[in-house]
Amino acid sequence: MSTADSSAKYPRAIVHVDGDAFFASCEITKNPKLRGKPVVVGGMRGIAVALTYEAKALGVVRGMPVHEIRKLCPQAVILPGDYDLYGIYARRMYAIVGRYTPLVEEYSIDECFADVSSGQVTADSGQPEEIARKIKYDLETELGISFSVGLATTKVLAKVASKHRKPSGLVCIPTGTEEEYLTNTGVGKIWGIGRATAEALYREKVTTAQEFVSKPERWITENFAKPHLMLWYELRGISVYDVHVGGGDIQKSVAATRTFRPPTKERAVIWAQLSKNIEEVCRRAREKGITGSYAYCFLKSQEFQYLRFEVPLTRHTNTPIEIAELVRPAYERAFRRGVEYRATGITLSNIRPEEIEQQDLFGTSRNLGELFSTIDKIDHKYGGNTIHLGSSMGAYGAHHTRPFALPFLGDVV
DNA sequence: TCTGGGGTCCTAGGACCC
DNA sequence: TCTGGGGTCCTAGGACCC
Repeated sequence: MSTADSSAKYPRAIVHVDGDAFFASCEITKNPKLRGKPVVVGGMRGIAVALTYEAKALGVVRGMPVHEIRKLCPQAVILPGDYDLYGIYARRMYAIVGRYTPLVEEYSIDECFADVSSGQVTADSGQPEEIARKIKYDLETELGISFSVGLATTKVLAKVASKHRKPSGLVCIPTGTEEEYLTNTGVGKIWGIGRATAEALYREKVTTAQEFVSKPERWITENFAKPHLMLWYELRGISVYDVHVGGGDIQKSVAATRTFRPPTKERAVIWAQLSKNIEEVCRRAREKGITGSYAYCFLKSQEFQYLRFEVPLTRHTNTPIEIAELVRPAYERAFRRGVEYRATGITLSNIRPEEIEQQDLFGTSRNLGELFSTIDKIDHKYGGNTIHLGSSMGAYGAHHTRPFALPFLGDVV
């Protein structure tokens, strides 16, 4: 087929790659004896975050509590997550796709987009459908994990394609053949349409992606917002979303939120939880080598109402003692008595890379920076979270709390 | 769904200004 | 000012994703 043919079929050629049951698949490559078994990767608070098709067949679903899974199928292999391992596989996935085109968007740990339009691909890669097939083959043979691959003229259609035949599907949607795929796609399954918009569409008797794109443009603009119009274009084969190369390298915020048990009205207990989140968010910021100068905090009530407050930080920082000191008064002002809370969280934003040179050479900030880098080393050596702010004490179990004093930190647990 | 955690982006409407 | 109109900026919070 000539290049002219292929650009008629694919004015833009966008591939979407999606790892099947990715975390569980990674676990199986680490331990091949698990192949063919119902494998479940557990996450926070003991719920399933990934599962093999064997586990799905037994009725296990994402989000199911581990104790329920054990009851439902005692033969299930339940593993804790190994996120370092998944990250390694993700990087290999990106690298394999990157052989065919430099335009690879590292969308998430188990997904990526690639622009394989002619003129973008490396010289000997072939036509789009051939490239999509090769990418899938390389991924599966080199990583030992199955992937679902979609090829279409836009990102949203490529997503439709990769979802269409899971697991291990290869679906190509050349221009002009969209209709049958859209007819088989529920409007709520479209990437970018969530529960709220899906319900609004159902009220208008729009239930499939095909019905959505059949509506006139005016109907979309009058009843919905800009992102939905973008989806309408994309689903009609008009590309408006670019493949963002290396877009993930400038992170805009870093967060730590935690639900705790039991829920409580106690001011001090809730502060201890928030304080623990402050420590956690700072630990992660230091790990990434970034600082922030603005903190968004929230308390979540039992009724899922959010009490929010924000705190400008006097400078860019990633040290918990500094942030806790500024957040504390704001917390005291925002706190409402008599409300039962179940979670707290903090998001650090206005992100900037950590300065190698501390700005304040004579004040405490330099010492704090050094102190926390030392703490990070201790945590690394002893398996993390060995040293805490005294204010977080209540948020950790009572068993390992023997406070001692450190300069600048006050009581440390 | 008796409801986790980490992110990003968009927008309605208030604040503010002339 | 018991008042009009119009524009821009900002932010709280909604919606969505994995």
